Amino acid sequence: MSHLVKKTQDSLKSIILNAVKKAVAAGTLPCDAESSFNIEVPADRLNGDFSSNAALAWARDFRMSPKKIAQEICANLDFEDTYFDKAEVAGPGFLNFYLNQRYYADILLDIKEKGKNYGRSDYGKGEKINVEFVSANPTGPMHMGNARGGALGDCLAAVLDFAGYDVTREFYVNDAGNQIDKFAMSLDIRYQQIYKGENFVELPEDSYHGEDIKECARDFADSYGDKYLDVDEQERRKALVDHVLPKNIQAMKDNLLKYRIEYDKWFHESVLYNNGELEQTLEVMKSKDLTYEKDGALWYKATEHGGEKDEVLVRANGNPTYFAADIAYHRNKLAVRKFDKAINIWGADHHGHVARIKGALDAIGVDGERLDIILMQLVRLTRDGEVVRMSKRTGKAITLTDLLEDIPIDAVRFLFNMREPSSQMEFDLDLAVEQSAKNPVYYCQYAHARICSIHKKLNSENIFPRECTQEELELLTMPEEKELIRHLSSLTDEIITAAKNYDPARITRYTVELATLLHKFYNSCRVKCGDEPLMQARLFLCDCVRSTIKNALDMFKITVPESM
RNA sequence: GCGCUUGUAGCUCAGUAGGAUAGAGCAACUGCCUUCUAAGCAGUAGGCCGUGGGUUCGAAUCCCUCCAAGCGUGCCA
Repeated sequence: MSHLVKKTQDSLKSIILNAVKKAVAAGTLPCDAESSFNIEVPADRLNGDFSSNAALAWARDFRMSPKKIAQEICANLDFEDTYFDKAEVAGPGFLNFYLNQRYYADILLDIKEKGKNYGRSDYGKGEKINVEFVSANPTGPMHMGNARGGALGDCLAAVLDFAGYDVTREFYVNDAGNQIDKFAMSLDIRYQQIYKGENFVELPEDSYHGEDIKECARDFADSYGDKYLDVDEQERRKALVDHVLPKNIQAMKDNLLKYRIEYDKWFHESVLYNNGELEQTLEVMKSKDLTYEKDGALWYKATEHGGEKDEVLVRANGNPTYFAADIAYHRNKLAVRKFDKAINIWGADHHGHVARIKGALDAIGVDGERLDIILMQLVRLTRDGEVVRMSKRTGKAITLTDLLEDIPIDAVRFLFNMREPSSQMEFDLDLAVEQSAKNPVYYCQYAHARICSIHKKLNSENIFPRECTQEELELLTMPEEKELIRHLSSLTDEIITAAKNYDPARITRYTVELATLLHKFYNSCRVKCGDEPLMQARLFLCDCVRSTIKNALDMFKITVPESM
């Protein structure tokens, strides 16, 4: 799936090199160029549609001033049968190139032909990527922090998919290990308190104190009454967990679905305990002499593999640590299920874990480079100018459900993808709700609705869009029209760059810019203008803008209303 | 203490694998609807790119110093 922009840029390189050859033959340049040079899109349109730093890059090779070199190249350019019609030397020696109208017409025809596939490419063809995100602890409800990770992960996966990768969206369910034991204990105590009073047993410091635990215990009691009070503690706790955990997991699925996130795979940590992979992983580590025993626990010699200190793998009480399970889990992703790449989205508070897990993977012979961790700064919520602490302890966490009830999902998904993950964002709840009508997402949706409105209006006057010829599309010569087309043309590259950099925020910014250009066009060029071919060409352009906005927002599962 | 991340307009952020005069949005101010949606457009104002040095034709961008903020440094996850 070649795309026009790339092809045009590549052709420009050979056009320049040919000019150099001609100049060398004519004796006006000393020798062929060696240093590499770039074709770029200048920030300022006054500097052309494409520019090249070739002359600057070759100043040393040629022992000539960049400006002189640029003039020589310029004089020898041959634009016969290309999309260019002129070039200029500017500034210290930049070569600026200007596209002809045929290029703009062909861009539009290309967009129209690709339709809803416009923006897709095969850049990542053949590569299997696993994107794991949210992976909230099933011991309680999801909170605001998970909202950012959810929007980020889902949209990153979408971007990778559009760029041609084979993407799997995955949720890691921590349904085993220590925290489940604590969860069971907390539930058990709350359950007993229902019948024996709050003072009967006290909740230890390191248990879950949230209100949600009480509700879960109450729910269990509603189903089974007090019949578990007298059974063996282990059996009672197992019954509690078996009852509550699936419900919690289902609640997370429901919530995420409301948030328009659908996973391909819910991977349960317990699987690693049951299928022997955790055990195997520990055996591999032992056999590679990566472990030792101390104080009754099994330790990993992390310090010998770039770590700051050694880490416990199996506690003295026999329970494996989260770290041990995590090694087994990533070994599963990369070595068992054979993903070429695994991307994890983690809260920045887990950053200390990054080097450890990669180092451990390297140590067991799985290339840690294949694991990419995106650290996302946690969202700091403020309300009435004060920071809202999200503590699970106090049970005051703002849940994902609360958030989705307050702020439209389109807005949340868009907003969380406006900034790079590494930015520490402050999120004023009141402002987010209050300003929702001014949210950039509405600005983009409005552009789409406006175009639909033009169509409706013209339809009511019995004017309908028709196919346009290349010649007709070449009538779009206003600066606002050309800007718009140029921006339309960059979607595919934008998606590829977003995929390369793991930065879906590029797409929201792209869409805002597209909306801006549409609004500018709308204010300076009337579609219904009395000139039939021009009107049809503008309708064609509008249609391309509409489908491009739709493709971009569809990709992020954000709705595109036809009227607002 | 050590480690990771971040410092760009009053606020929230861009700045594309050094490039041409550092850009948007919000907030403020001034204009534009008898003509396809004013949820829009045009304009004004606002900056020692945290500090100090270095690298080169050229640095917000790369290297080092320092300052500030957030987080981490559990037999928690």
